[in-house]
Amino acid sequence: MKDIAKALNLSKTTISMVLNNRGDENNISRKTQQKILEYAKKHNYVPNQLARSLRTGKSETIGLIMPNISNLFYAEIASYIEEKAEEQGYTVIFSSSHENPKIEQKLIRSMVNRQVDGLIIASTQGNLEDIRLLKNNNFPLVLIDRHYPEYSTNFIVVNNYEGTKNATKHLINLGRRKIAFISVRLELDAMRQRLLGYEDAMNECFGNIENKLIKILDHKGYRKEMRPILEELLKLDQGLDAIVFATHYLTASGIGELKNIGVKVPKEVAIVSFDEMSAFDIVDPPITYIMQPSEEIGTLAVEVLLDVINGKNNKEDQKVVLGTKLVVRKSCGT
Amino acid sequence: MKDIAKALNLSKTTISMVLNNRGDENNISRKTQQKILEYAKKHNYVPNQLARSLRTGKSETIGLIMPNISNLFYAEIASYIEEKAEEQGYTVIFSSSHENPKIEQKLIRSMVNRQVDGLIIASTQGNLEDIRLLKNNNFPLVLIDRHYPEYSTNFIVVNNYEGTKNATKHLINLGRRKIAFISVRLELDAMRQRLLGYEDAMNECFGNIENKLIKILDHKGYRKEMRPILEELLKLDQGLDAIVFATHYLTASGIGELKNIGVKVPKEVAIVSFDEMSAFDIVDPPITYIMQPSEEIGTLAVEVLLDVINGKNNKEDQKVVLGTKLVVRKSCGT
DNA sequence: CTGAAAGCGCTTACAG
DNA sequence: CTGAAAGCGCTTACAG
Repeated sequence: MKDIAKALNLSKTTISMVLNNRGDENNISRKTQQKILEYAKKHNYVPNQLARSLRTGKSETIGLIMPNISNLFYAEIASYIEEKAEEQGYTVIFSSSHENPKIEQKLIRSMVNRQVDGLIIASTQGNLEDIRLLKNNNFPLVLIDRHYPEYSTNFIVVNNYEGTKNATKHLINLGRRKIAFISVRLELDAMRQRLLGYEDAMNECFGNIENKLIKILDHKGYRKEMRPILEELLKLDQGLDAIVFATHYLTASGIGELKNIGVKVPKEVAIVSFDEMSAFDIVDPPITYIMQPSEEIGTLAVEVLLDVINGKNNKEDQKVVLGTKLVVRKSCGT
Repeated sequence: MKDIAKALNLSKTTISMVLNNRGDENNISRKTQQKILEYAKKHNYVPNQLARSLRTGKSETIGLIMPNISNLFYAEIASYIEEKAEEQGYTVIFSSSHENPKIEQKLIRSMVNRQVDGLIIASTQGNLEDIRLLKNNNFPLVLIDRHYPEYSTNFIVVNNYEGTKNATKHLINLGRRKIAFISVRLELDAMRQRLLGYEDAMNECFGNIENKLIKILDHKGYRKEMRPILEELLKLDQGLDAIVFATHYLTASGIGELKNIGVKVPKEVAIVSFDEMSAFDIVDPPITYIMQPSEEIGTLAVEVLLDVINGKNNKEDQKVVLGTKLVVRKSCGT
């Protein structure tokens, strides 16, 4: 910029105005504008966004922290977030916390250092300390997928409770009675809600819950545990006739093992999965699943965040709970 | 920082040195250091990375541009890139080009504005202009997955040719004869290489290639085209007995349609896929596929890029061609 | 052992 | 219509 100013014998002020399309607004003569624009183009002038950000206090960057961007569900959300942000002139920086609160903490701080204008976090839910800090400093923040039920923030989540409740009732309506629920040991509110939805559905229909139908596997060791657990369930007195899996990778592992054991799906055991996997429609039978609206989550997260950044709606926290959709395929029988 | 200086009656210089762990190096008394560190912690001092970057000319940020981050293959690579970069103190900003060279161009420029220290790009291969511009300006750059064969840059790609060649030969060794190749119309060198590998394998074994066994579907319309194409192939005089799919989504679509048509895999038609999908191991039969080393691609890309950024190895372009691995499952028969 | 000063590349109130 | 000057928050050569 200095070079342009020198070369054209104008001040940096003028150059800056013109290059930011404020030429007319500031009554810079058309001729001067023309000259500047031409020169800039010819010399391949590229503005330094860093310097501008330092001056304006806006980086036009948002930070995204997720447990794992290589999980399809999060990858999709990330993709929508990036798309929407880009559309609004924002850039996204991202990192994965790998379900580790310490890493999450480190990432939050590093992104704040980098002066992101706001953060979108699918939290480990083990880092209330930093979330609180951010909020106390009025730092623009939207939680997605997971939120802290005991602490108010902006969030976009899904109605996990309704999701499994509807799915379980769907199975019951199709005549299934011994419905197991297989979940994973993660201290996430979402997981509690999914269990609760299942329990309430069972309770409402049968007046009780059989605890031996509920299995919680280890977050990492679930692959090994899957087969013995299934065999145990299959040995129950009246015979298992359906399973609700609390998340997609459990389903993937589960249907593999059911196949190995030789159980017919859905004839003997019907299956419903929370969450989708890209190939649930090519397995045989195709899997019935509870679909989460990843596009909506991503898009809304950006909208809410930008509203906060731009000073709209920042009195009350925006709490959005989106509905899920049961996508019925053959795996749940008829 | 100014505040700290004022409060402690020290200069910004001293503060800066201490906060960057250069206290000892600069002979700042231990007592002063202690005081500064304590004060900074107590007042929650957060350095402004933007200002530092502006001053040092290093943003410690790398830009990542991919066709589509919600594609599992790219999501995985992105995840490894982020991990490796984070490990080295770098942050990653990313965007998707959606196979559109114009968008790619826009993204490259926007990332350069943001002063990224380097770029990792899985290019649309329709934007040689900007790639050339970057290189002429000695801008640190690594291409991944796709490169411009006619133009030298750093790149990390996979040996697509060997991949399909080996896979095709594997099928031939298992006694298959009428092997079709189904690909997609994308002007990518990778796709040409995959076709070539198939053709050479066929040629070497049978002395000729049957063009009617090669089908190229539309990038967007492949779902619709799949069934008629398959039916056409199945009607061939001597009968189709195997298919090599050039990419994972074609495989997914293909096995769905084969099931609909009622073709038995692998008994009637054996299948091999280039690239993996998370559920290729839970479909029945599990799919044999050509595995790409996504971790290595991601990790190497960051390594090569950082070497260039740090002034090592920047005389010659690093050209890395990684091998693929054929993961044999039941879909290709025995 | 510590500080004053310059400067990274911008933007913006103010002046004329 | 255009410019001089201050300042965003840092780092770094230089001086003492």
